[in-house]
Amino acid sequence: MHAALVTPTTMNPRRLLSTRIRKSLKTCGIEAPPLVRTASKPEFGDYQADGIMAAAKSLGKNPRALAEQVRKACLLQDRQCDGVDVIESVDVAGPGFLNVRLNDEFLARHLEVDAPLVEPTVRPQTVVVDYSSPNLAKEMHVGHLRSTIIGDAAARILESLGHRVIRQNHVGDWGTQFGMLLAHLSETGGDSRVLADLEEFYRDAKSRFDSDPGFADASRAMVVSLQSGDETARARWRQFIEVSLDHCQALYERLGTSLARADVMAESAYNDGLPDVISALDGKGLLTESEGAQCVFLPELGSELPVIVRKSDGAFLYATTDLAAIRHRAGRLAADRVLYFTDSRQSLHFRQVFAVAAAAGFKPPGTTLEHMPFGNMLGTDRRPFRTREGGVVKLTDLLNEAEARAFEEVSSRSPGMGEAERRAVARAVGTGAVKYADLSKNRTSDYVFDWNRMLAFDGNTAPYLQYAYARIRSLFRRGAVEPESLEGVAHPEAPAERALAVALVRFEEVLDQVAAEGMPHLLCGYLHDLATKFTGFYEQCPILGADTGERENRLRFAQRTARTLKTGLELLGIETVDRM
RNA sequence: GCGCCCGUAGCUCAGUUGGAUAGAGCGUUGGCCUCCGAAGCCAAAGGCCGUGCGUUCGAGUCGCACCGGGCGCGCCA
Repeated sequence: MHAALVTPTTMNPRRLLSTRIRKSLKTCGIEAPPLVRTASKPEFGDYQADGIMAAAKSLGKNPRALAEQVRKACLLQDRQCDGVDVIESVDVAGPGFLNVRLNDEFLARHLEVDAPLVEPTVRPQTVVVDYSSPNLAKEMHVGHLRSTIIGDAAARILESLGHRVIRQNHVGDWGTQFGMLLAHLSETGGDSRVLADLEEFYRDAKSRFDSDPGFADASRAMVVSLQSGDETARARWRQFIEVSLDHCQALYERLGTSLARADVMAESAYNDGLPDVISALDGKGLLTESEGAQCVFLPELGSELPVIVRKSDGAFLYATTDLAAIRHRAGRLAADRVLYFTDSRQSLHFRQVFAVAAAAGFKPPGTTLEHMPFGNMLGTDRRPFRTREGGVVKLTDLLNEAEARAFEEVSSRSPGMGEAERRAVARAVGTGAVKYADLSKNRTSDYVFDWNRMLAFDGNTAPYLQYAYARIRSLFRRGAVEPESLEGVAHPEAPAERALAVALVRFEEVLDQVAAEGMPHLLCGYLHDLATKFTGFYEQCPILGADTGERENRLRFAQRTARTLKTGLELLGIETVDRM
């Protein structure tokens, strides 16, 4: 690992120990994963390796004896990294655990106040992240929150690790429902002002479509005009899309997501490539006609389950568009990974599309297509989430409410603060709370939407992290210390300092895991743990009143923590404030 | 009918890929502001990890069956 020698600033302790113990196992003639993880209890040390027992089992050896052997090999190895010992001690425990305690000098070495928190990877990849992707026919509601902010966090984290990220907002701007909307827009005179409330506009169009056969016919005719490139239909369509995209963009900015208009790659953008997808599939001999439709049947998908790529009336479908998108992403965009953040209902769809893409050679074997599904939002009754009226909660309304509550809160807590600042704080705290409530949950499971929980400011929430950060800023203000004036390393002395140090050096390790699995809730859990460790340190170790040397050292811990919290929250798309 | 996901404290959720005595937050009960910010801290109570078999040194995690919930399965996206 030469990179580690050149830049001793950041690191992934788990990976480092994993490499070492794997090597030790090899010395004992064993090829097995060491399964290193953080210690399940602080008494055990900082990290533990659980892989020895499994290895012993498959070899018919005594696990404790083998663990002892590996321990010795581990201690015989060159134990240094960047000129200091990595490991303080390795112990065999229980049926064959290996407990590792990191060396304090090593910890300090990686806790330089002003050093970068993350080191760019030596193997950067091109990663396409497909997220948000709302349907432009409707206004964005709470259901769009998950894809948008989980995908955004994943994109930022991948970037922070040095990967090349290409955001793709695969908005739905094509399909039969647009005929209905455009027909309605024509009849109301084509004045954009009627689009001020997209939700209402959609409802009106829908009810007319359902009740008025003449209007329904006009809608279908509109689809035909649109798809055949009729100029006036196109102009209306563009007008509608424009208004809808502006609405989305305004919300993205309010949410603090990094999506830009340039990241929009709408479904319609793939229209011209669709016939070619069909002929390519045909060329590979993958097409089968079934009940008038063009289908692909693959054994790995269950031979009787078709992937329909062209309807019997000649029109293309969702699957066709996604296949065209894969060609574009794997080809022109040269993606190594393509990540799809969509809800789990589309799992089968993606399994099918990915399988067809692989069979058709639409992507090189090295390119991975990964669906990162998330569960649905349920109401407190465990049924799919709806308002009392049976509708959806608009994202705008949720954020308005969050900011209003946060404004009230900050006004009562900090009455002396000017109104402009209170507004800014309310914005950071309110939207932060909403985003964190969503981000902190494992994305794969369904989750319950609850106003009060989503707008909570106590406990494991964004405001808790923001508060910890603001307290550190306050510390520096009160002590009249410029954070930039600090230099050197934070050296753990007191137990609370050491616990904080071990948490601090894990930052990159957590980011690596989030990047691999697309699970930002791991970062939330980490930041909460870090803030808790900091609070413990803050309670137990007086900072400003300490003697010069100790004071400097503790300020370094505080500063390093502030930077980690701020960076971590930024990666989640959550703002920090200097006071609140 | 077939398939996918899920059932963990009163509530909302973690649980690092099979490891040690299952953890947080909210809520409840009790304590802490002459002390660097109480959006905080400390402590207590709270569990047959849906149920039952099985796999093995070891199961919340893996397999099978059942119960309960969500979702998906040929021309919507």
